[in-house]
Amino acid sequence: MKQQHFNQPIEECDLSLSSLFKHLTPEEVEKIILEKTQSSYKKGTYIYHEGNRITGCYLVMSGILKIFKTGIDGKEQIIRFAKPFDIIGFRSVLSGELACTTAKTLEDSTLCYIPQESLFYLVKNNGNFSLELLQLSCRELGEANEYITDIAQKTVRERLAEILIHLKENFGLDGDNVLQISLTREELANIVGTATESVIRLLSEFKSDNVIEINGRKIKLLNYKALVKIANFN
Amino acid sequence: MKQQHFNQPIEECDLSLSSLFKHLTPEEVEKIILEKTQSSYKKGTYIYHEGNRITGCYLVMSGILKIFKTGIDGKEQIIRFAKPFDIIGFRSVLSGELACTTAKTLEDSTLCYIPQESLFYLVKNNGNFSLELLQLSCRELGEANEYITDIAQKTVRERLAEILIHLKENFGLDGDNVLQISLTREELANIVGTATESVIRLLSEFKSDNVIEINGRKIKLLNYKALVKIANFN
DNA sequence: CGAACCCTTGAGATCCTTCAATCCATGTGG
DNA sequence: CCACATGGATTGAAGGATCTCAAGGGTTCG
Repeated sequence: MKQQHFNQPIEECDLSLSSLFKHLTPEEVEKIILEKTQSSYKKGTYIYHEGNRITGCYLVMSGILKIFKTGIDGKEQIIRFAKPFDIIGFRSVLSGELACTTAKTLEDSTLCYIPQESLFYLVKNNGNFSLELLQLSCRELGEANEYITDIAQKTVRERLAEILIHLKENFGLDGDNVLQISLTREELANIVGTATESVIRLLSEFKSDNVIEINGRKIKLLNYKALVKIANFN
Repeated sequence: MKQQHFNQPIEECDLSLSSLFKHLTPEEVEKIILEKTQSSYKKGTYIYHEGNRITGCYLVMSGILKIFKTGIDGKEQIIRFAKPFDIIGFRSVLSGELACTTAKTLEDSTLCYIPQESLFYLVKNNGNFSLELLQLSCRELGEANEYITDIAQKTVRERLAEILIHLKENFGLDGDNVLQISLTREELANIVGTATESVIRLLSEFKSDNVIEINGRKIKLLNYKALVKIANFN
């Protein structure tokens, strides 16, 4: 399992680290470097809000963000997370729609703002770039379809186990098998699509069954096989 | 409300009717016309299967298809429908992944097969086309996010009302306010993400409340306002 | 040392599913 | 033409998963 370190501040926004931007020509890189703006944000900062028009997208250089929609009674539904070298906000920019989600930092983060003009320029002039971006959005669409099916058909218990697996795959474990992302119970509930209390009860069950160990927000995976079994992949 | 007629067979595959293909240059149109293949399919035909590799995408010329994933115990989760001038299968082609859904005709349909080479050619060489396609997939992504939030947070009752509204918006009503798409109770359940019996019970409730009228698979909308209220848009 | 925030637990309510039985329309083979 | 099979629609009853509400405990931080 490869270790992942997200929190080192990155001095210069190195576009070649992003699988999306690494196909740019040197001239394009030059152009984008001039047009982008890199900024740091404290944990808990909103980057953009659902319903607002956004004027560009962001490349995550360090930190983690949650991307969510606000549903009934203000309850958040977390759609996905963004980690270094993920790009956020491009959906709304490209579709020309208002932001359909809100983005908020879960840790201190550094983002590289890319104005929409730059993005459109690349899409129109670099076939490889637009293909890459198209592939990215198509993959995200595939994941969204998966998510829909899971939420519609699986029990809360199964979904919670599945989310823990996803979190492991996306953010990794530290040397002690502890998930490298720290979420509140409420946030876990807002991914799974359930009540906070249900998450708490299910986590305790997993704990009694020796599948996980809990220490505050640290979740240690004790029995990955069991977790996979609970998740009931078909 | 504009009337929609889907069932007229179309003699020649006219690409200009599709918002996606209308931006092609005359040379590109010529090229695609040569490379595409138009075919008709009986109701109930599978166009492609989840898990298979597909070699091109399809432009719907006439008919309606359901696009679904197969979840737990083979239960279908309908992700969306496709109607004339919708394009299906492009997600898997572009992302290079296996099909993540199955496509099946709900009526006799005519489809225009466009091989992946043609699609890639257009994406790489026509910036407007790739932008248009990018916008399409971004819009679909937005809809998927919406769907996720709804399924995660709304009750079955609310979702069923919402689906009826969606069906009205996408397929229209006939002169007698009857939904222009005919679905089994099970299919309705597979959109909403619930049990068939629940759909039946809720439809009868809507009927007792004079919100709809039911005649077999014909669903007549009697009180649209009430339906919107039940759907509980926030 | 409050205040704010998060976590936990219990109890009751409720929504929804599951299972089982029946009905009905349609189609098919004898 | 009848008997039967098939697939969908319907209804009832029972059980279970999950939510809501309420209360209490712990931690952090100004």
